[in-house]
Amino acid sequence: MTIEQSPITKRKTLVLLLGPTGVGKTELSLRVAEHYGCPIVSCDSRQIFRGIPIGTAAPTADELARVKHYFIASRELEDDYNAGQYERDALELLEELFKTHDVVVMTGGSMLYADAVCKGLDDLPAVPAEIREEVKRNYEQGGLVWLQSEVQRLDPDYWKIVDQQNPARLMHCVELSRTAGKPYSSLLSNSQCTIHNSQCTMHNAQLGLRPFRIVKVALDRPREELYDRINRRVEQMIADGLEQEAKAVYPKRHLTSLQTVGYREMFAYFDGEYDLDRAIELIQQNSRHYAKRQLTWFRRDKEIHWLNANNAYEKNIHIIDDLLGSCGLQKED
RNA sequence: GGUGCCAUAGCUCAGUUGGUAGAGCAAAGGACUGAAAAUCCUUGUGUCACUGGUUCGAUUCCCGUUGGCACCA
Repeated sequence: MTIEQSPITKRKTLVLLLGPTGVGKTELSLRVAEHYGCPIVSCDSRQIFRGIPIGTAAPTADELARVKHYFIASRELEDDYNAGQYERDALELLEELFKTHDVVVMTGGSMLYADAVCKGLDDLPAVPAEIREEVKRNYEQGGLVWLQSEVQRLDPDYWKIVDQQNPARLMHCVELSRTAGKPYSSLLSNSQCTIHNSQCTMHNAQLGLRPFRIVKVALDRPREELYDRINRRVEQMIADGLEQEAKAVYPKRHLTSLQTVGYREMFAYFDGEYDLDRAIELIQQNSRHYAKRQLTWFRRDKEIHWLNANNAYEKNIHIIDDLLGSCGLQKED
């Protein structure tokens, strides 16, 4: 990556603001960005798509007018987008932004995207559509049993460490092993050491993986409160026209970009699988499940400084200020 | 008012021919290297409504009470 050779110094700082869906990241990120006079880089795998702002709780026009945002509605639903692409796009953008800013705020809840920016993913070849479809067809015919035996055959090392019940993982391994002509695990720099394992994290920090500092903060609030906010936000989405928005993209419902909470449930409702009330209930429930998964991921990341979402904005901004200050002092010597 | 049915996990229910109980959903915890708002794994103790009786032993049988439902007046 060209950014490695760039003249950006370690004094450039990325403030990464994480947190579960519905916790209140958007408003805090705006305040923090206004405080530092910097833009916001979104780290959200769904808000990046055009056409689905309501269901993805993307920043509103007013919010977008307050602070310059990147990666909001910047891709088409049809675009094949993923964490690897995001890593490249984000690093390129940050290199540019750091030319004119000492601090940049990145915010969002897409855990893998955030880790891709902080620690990097291994370079993997793009899987040709033919291989993807062939593997999919084989899986549909042979089921999980076929997938399992195929992984054992193609990549016995990976088989030892994968989640053997997880078709998505197994399929990915088969696709990449076939594409590369060698075991998937051989493409990984450290297959024993998962991407955000705490030891690796330390290692990466010492190596100075990125040419800028990263200060990670995450917002949290009592679970009951979080769930209540999520439930109410879904009601608000409906009031704001989620149904019409979902109807508009319904013809594209098979796209990966629309495998998203809020849309899948609406599509099933359109198909007559259940009524609107049930769809709303399921959207709320699946959003809660998503928030829980995000928290599980963030909890394991020991670099994260946790902020209470009930604090006054000034207080949280002050805490972030202190974090930048103390990190800066350490880096000075 | 009378008769019948029901009362078991947060919810919907199953079950124990009397030896203190189990499913689905909800919920909780976890995993995660290009679909990640995806995908997957693990976890079920609850005064078996309350009171009394029969019994070695009752959530299970019997009396009564309370609450709910249905039908008859």
